[in-house]
Amino acid sequence: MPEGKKVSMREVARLAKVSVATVSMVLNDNPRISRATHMKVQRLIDRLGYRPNRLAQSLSGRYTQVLAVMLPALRHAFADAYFGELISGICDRAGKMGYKVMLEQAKPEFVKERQHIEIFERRYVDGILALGCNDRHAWLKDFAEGKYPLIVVDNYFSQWNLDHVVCDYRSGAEQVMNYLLQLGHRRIGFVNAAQEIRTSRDVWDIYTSKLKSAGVDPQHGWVEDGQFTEEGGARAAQAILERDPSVTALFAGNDKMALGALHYLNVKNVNVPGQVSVVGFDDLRHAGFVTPTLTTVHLPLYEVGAMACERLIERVHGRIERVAERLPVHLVMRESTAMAPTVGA
Amino acid sequence: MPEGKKVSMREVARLAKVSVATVSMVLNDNPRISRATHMKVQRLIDRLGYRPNRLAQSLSGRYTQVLAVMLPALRHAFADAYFGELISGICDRAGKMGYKVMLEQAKPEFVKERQHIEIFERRYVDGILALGCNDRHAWLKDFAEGKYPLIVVDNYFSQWNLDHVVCDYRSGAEQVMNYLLQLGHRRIGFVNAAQEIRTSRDVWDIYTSKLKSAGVDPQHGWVEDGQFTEEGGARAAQAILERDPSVTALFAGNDKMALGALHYLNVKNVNVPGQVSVVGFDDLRHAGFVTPTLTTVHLPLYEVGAMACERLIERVHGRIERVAERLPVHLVMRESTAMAPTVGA
DNA sequence: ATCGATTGGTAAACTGTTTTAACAAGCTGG
DNA sequence: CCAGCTTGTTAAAACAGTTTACCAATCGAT
Repeated sequence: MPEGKKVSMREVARLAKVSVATVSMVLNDNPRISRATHMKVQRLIDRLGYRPNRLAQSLSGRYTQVLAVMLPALRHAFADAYFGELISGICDRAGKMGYKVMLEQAKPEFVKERQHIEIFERRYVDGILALGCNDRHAWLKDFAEGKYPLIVVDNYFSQWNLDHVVCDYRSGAEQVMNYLLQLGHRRIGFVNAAQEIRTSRDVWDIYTSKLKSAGVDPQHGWVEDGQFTEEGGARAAQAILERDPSVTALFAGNDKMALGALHYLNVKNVNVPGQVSVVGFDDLRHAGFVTPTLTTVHLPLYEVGAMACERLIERVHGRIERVAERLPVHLVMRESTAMAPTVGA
Repeated sequence: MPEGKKVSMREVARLAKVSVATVSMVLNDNPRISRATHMKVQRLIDRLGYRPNRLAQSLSGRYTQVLAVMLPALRHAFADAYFGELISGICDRAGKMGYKVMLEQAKPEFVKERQHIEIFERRYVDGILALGCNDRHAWLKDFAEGKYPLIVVDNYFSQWNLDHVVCDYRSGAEQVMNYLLQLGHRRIGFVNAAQEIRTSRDVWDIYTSKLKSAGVDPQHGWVEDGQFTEEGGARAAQAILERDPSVTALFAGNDKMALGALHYLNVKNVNVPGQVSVVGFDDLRHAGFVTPTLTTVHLPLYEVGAMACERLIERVHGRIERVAERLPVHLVMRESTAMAPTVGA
């Protein structure tokens, strides 16, 4: 069936005794083609196993049918379940909508060479999904004018006018704080994440305001940066508890830091949740497979990725309205949290 | 500096008062162009901010400068640190060599529609890196003839003649078994992974033969499938220990299953490594952040990905010899292993 | 002075599509 | 009976480069 040499549209046209324009129109289901001709050509296409060259298609057409996923320049960025969930959602949705997905990393030289613009100018892609971005990523402002479509995934910016699809971090933080306060915790530590990320600042914000509205004066010493990593989370837990051993709960900005904290407490023989409760943020797959299992906020990352992808494709095809979606999150109560130990017990 | 409208090669040629052929040759550093002309044209290119359209370049040239990474059709396939490490290595190396990376998933419909061939015929990519493949992936045999370049990453096949870059799983398994035997373990359980993966069979093979050469008769009940997941690992550990409570060590085919097993043992208050030692395989990032930290085999997955990528590009550019690389691995001793408890103690 | 080689450059063909304007044939209405 | 409208098809232009064959000018050697 499939011919030895690759067959082109000209070849199909020649054998079908029609023009290439006709073959092209058959391929694109143009209604100007008669039923009979359509059938004849289609049959030949199937028999020859003809597949249109998409380089030529994109060259003459308006779209490349390719999207870029831009990841931060962290070493081993892909080996991260957080990004993995987002990318899963993106790829699945893109595939369903006939799009291909290309991977890029926003390394310093990438941005310096203005490759984030170049991939549009050279027609590699139709749009960008920006993952893991923060306030220091100044290259994002090149997309504020809207010349090239870009959607910020799971973060947002007030300084630049950018499309975004994001989880409702504020609501998640509220749920955590309400829950901890309800369990009687008052001296709550906070393992902070990068301050240049807007959603992280939102969470800190809620942490502080919720404490205050519960009549607690948030101590400086209760907060420590954990750099988003297990190591950082462990160190932060140590720092907080050494500064104030009376802290009864730790709220971490993401699961990895929470797991690091958990590990540190286990090593130090601090009972979780008996002496200290721990809460994470993300609900990574293995948060349910540590001891004790981790109470955390479930983020619909797969859905965030999928929706961002869909909105981006809409933008590519002419959507005018800004994209600004916020997806609901919910607290998952597991074993790492319990009533605060009674004072003096 | 950058013009409002996009500038083409013709435009550059017109302004430089040379032919497009000359501009093309300047761009490709063709030595037929004189120093003076080269300078003149290059300066204009820089001033205009001209960037060649790579669709046109690929259309007339031989290469697309794009590689596909083919992932298995697991739900949330990307949210896996194992694949993440491989992809990190691939992307970094591809970027350095001027290649872009495209993501694909080998879902049933993808293969049924022969899209794995179509991405070549339609000129989406120059080559494929196949991750997470197994004996049931019959589509791989379409690449045995070598018409389109494909490299199997971290697995290999004897039934099909395919290029591959793989970790030395046999050596890793030997190191584990030697170590466990040396610690005095004899009743060693094995949390198996998919039997359709050649490297997994290799590990099982070594497990059995090493036991035998130590004079131990491998019991049927000591082996249980863990499906590569935490849940599966936990269930497998339970099954093995319920069948034979005298087992003193568990060897898992990957870290996720080992962590599942560890979790199960923690929950059951079985002391690790006091009563049961646990060994994994992969050395994922967070294997060092569980309690106790996991003894495991470190696989150079980042390097495997990078090397596979490099070899694939060589193949694309005409390399004739088969690719069959095997990278060394080593045991990382942490806290989850110890001397076997003395009998009757 | 003339032949042959070398150097630097160009016109034109080629890659494989989409799209537009034009056009022939058939049909309808006045 | 013919102007005007559909309907179906096509030639040709456009997309934006690379590559090849050829050509003019210069140079060295006889």
